[in-house]
Amino acid sequence: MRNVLETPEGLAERLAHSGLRPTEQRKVVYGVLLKNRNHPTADEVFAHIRSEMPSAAVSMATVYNCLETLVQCNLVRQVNFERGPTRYCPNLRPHAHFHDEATDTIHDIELPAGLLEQLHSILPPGHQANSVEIIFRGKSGPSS
Amino acid sequence: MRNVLETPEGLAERLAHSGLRPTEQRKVVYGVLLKNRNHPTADEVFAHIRSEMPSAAVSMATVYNCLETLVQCNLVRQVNFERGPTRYCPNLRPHAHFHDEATDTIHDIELPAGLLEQLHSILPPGHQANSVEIIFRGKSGPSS
DNA sequence: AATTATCTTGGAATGATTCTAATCCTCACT
DNA sequence: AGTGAGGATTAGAATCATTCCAAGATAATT
Repeated sequence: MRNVLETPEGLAERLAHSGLRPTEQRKVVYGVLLKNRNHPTADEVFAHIRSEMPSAAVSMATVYNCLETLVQCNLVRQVNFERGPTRYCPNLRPHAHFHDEATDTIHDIELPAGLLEQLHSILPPGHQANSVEIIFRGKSGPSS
Repeated sequence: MRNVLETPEGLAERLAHSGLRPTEQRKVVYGVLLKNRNHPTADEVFAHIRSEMPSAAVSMATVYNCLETLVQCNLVRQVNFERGPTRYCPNLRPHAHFHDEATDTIHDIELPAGLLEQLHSILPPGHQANSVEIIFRGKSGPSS
């Protein structure tokens, strides 16, 4: 079941909520992320727009700006692996990431109920975490 | 109980094992990491050497080279937060990191027995992870 | 001592991202 | 329709961490 926010429609509403405009560029960038769920980099989003919808004129600077805006509006999360380029992910539900080193691809791992709570519980007294990030590294078989 | 490798003595042995020399610079850099367990960046290691041991002539390029070498020899781990500069950590035992956003400091969180195994067990079939990284973000109280 | 391999180094190059300052839209109000 | 204000987009410069490079220093081996 996909979150209601993860739709092109949610975008305008969410932007308006921050006093921002649902411009063509923002729609295009968000659309690419929704359709293309392999955690693309800014570069990849840019290339994707260039090749698949050459009519849409979007500059690199704008791709960065739009992605930043989407992150601010909590429509998109950014994920970093090592010092590689930042990747963008429209899956807002808590999840872990699996980085397949063989193919250099990333995909989401759903978390069983209670896992996050359990993780928080390992923190020593006085620690107040507002987010946890879990990254697996390895190889995922052909069955994936 | 500190791992036997986490000593200046372990360095020469471990380097020799890879056919590398225990140079002055490598000893200095490793020494800084051992004494300075707050996950310093390359820049911070460099500054530390400059101020605390001005006699040791070590260039920035060499700091990077030495850190890289130590990582290759499994004497040191590198840790990244967002896209900030890479940080270095001589704690080789599995542990999580807590990033205190108020003070922008990082510290290690020990993992209870079995947690890593449990985390691996949430992976869908066909996934073979060879490492897991856990990063908490938040603030740690004064008691820390 | 000569040869060879390893190390260190300053500075140039790289790559992702951010900044800047100019231009472009869009909308409300005349 | 015309104007003005603020938001949005853009090309290109600037930044920052890191890597690369080519040269010189150091140490080990012959």
